[in-house]
Amino acid sequence: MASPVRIQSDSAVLQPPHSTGFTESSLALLKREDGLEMVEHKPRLDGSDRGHPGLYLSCFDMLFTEDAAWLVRVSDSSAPVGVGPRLETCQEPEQCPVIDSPGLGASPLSPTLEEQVEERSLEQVQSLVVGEVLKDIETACKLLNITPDPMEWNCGNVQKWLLWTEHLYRLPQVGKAFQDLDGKDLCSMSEEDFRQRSPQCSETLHAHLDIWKSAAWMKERCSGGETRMRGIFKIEDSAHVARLWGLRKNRPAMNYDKLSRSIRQYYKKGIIRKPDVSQRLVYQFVHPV
DNA sequence: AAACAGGAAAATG
DNA sequence: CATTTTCCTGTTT
Repeated sequence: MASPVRIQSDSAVLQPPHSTGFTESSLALLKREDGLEMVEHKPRLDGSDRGHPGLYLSCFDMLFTEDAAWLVRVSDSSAPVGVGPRLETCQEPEQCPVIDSPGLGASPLSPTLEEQVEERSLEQVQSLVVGEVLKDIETACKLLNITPDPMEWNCGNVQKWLLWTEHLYRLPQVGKAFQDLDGKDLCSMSEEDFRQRSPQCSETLHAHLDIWKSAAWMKERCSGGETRMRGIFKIEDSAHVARLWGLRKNRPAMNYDKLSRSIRQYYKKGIIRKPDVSQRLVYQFVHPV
């Protein structure tokens, strides 16, 4: 039997948008890789679908669980060789446009082209950079045995961090100037305060502390809220998906043309969009800000 | 030839 | 009433 939908993300957890029939579950449920189970879910309801054969048991099950709490997990190993992660990960940062923070000085090249490329790549670059930064911080923390949040540091931790940063960026050693400060003190210091203690590398140190502070802030925000997800998915068999969709909505005349029109209706509402690199039959759930 | 994009209007709950 | 389906015209892949 064919596989109607292929999920391209590694995992997804999402609340169904209220009163929206077309939830991620509605699609996710439809896909299963040939030999391997790709989608599993934990239904909280009574299954009245015992008669169906294995493959679409879960599908039909999910078809009637719209309002129930649900969870979709897709195992990593089942990611298709073809498309998959390439859609979400930019492996060639060299190719991305340079995005300088405050110090601009950008050259006035062809604006339209540059804007286009920039817009398309901004998101990827952003997540790439954030990911790298978080990774670096994590390794540093492991190595130094300190917490990622500077606010929690004691004086010893502060010294460790200073030493590490100095080493990493070949700065002169200024640890003594910050000897009796703990993390809280350090975080409350302005750049001017830094300069007073250490004229040489105050800028760099303060900037790096800022990065750590933002990372900790971000981490708290993200983990406190709902988990991030993308749910990029590809409809493998449009006719089949449409048939199932019609089945679920009691609309025997449903076809992909009409189903896709419904999907397009969600563009406006910011629920679904086409991925950055548009591909036929590939859609993407908009990750909540 | 199929997928895509939306406008418009009917149907649906 | 908002949402979804139906039907449509035209464009893109």
